[in-house]
Amino acid sequence: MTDLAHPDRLAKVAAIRADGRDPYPARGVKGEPVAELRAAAGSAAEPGARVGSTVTATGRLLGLRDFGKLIFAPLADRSGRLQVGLQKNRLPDWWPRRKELDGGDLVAITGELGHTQKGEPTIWATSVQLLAKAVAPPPEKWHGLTDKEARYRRRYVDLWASDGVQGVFIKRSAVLSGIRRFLEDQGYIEVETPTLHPIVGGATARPFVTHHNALGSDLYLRIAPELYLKRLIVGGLERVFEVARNFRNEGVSQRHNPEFTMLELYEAQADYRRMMELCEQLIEGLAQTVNGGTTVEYRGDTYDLSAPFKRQRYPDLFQEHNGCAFDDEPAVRARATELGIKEVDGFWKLSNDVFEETVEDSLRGPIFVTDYPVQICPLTKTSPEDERLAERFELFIGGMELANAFTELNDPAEQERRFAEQVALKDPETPGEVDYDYVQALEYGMPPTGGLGLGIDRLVMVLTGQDSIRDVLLFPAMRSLPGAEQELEENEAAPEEAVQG
RNA sequence: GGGCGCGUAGCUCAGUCGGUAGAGCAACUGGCUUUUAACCAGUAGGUCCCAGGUUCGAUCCCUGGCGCGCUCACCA
Repeated sequence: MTDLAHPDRLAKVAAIRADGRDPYPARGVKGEPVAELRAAAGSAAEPGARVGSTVTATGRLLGLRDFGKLIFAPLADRSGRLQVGLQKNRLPDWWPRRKELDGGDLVAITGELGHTQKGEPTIWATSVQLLAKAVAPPPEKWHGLTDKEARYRRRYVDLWASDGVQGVFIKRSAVLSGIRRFLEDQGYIEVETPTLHPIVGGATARPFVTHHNALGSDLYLRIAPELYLKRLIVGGLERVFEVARNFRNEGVSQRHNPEFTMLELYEAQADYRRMMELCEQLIEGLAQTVNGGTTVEYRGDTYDLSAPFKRQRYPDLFQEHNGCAFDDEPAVRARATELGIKEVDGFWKLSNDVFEETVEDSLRGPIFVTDYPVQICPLTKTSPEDERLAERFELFIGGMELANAFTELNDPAEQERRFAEQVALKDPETPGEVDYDYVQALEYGMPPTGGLGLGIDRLVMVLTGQDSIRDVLLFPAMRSLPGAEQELEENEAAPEEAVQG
């Protein structure tokens, strides 16, 4: 047991066992959601149809208010809360054991649906059944858990002790099912591609490295599913999507977690314009489904997520905010010096750094920034109208990048050349070798294709009004505590004993 | 990784200008059959994050470490 287990509560567990009863029975009890029971109770002035009938509910007792021969307690389940009233004269057999019950315990309550004198809907219990004893005490009833570290580390408490937390994750689930419904209606199929990659690719990011013992080779946790999904387009699946967990070995922040979820989709015979329409329709539809409207509050500002979103070209935005063209090298270099931006990976990266510094924060959105410099788009088709530009767009809301999409580069020779350029940079965030298998896939012919990547965590942040990505992740990345680290080392010391799949 | 801040009872927080600590809630005992942060009386509960240093004495001051938050950098 950990030191959170309370001696008094442990003593109650022992007493229940000594009495021949089970504090952790194997079988649950079927109850009705308390929100439905609350609705069925109506109000004291206008009692619902089921007032006076016998009902059963299960859930967690959040606190006990003991009046001697009457105890009130809120019972919480996933649907909400409903008060239960425990009275001596309705529970003559159970009453002597009432001290066995503590706040936080999981119970099944059967009783008569009714109201109190103050009109609170209440189950007047005729049966109390312990389903699982809580030996760790619940958090303080009024403040709850406010310490963010405790909330993230003990999400299993936060979820029922903090208002609104369950709601965020229920909405997140609605976002995912909404995405699946929307795309399946459009003829897409959901696929799963490898998470362990022999070659890093599909994005610019530092990977996590791991090792496969039997194969005797290092593998990388995927930073993006992109190259595998486009292989499927070569394979003729035509419309595919994956809800992909990606891993990037970079810093954590309010907007970054080392593992995050991205929707990636690819559609044959489509281009980036079609992807823009798909993207805005998807987001508008999700806002309607999840929030019942397209207006959202995020970081103190109001955003209208109804389609169509605003569109502005990258070259125009660059010119507007910097007074020079993005490819006017002397002027851009002068501007970079003025802003204190240093060159790391050549002029085009520098130019884009200037763009990000001067433009991105002002993009409240929702806005599509379109037509990026081709040099910073290694997987994107060059614009037929302007060879300096690539058919790519990014979606911004509240200064935050939510989506990235383009008309996919399908010329194998050009793809090989651009891969080689990336490898030549020898940057820890660019691929270390050319993915020839992917080039070969393109050699078989990939149809004209549009692709879209949408950050699910960030989208959920916008749709639920959460400022930090940690608040839309059930278990955000945290440093391991000293004790946990020790356990990890002990486990690693005996790998042969690891459980086999 | 850098900067700033925080770490005291199960939870939310006071406090000690350096003399080993308090409140409310939770728990326990007693009272109370209509509360909803119930109330009243009492009891118990702490390596004051860790390790060094200064000091007669450190929870407090200093140094280092650990953890978290915010922020900057990198990225989505």
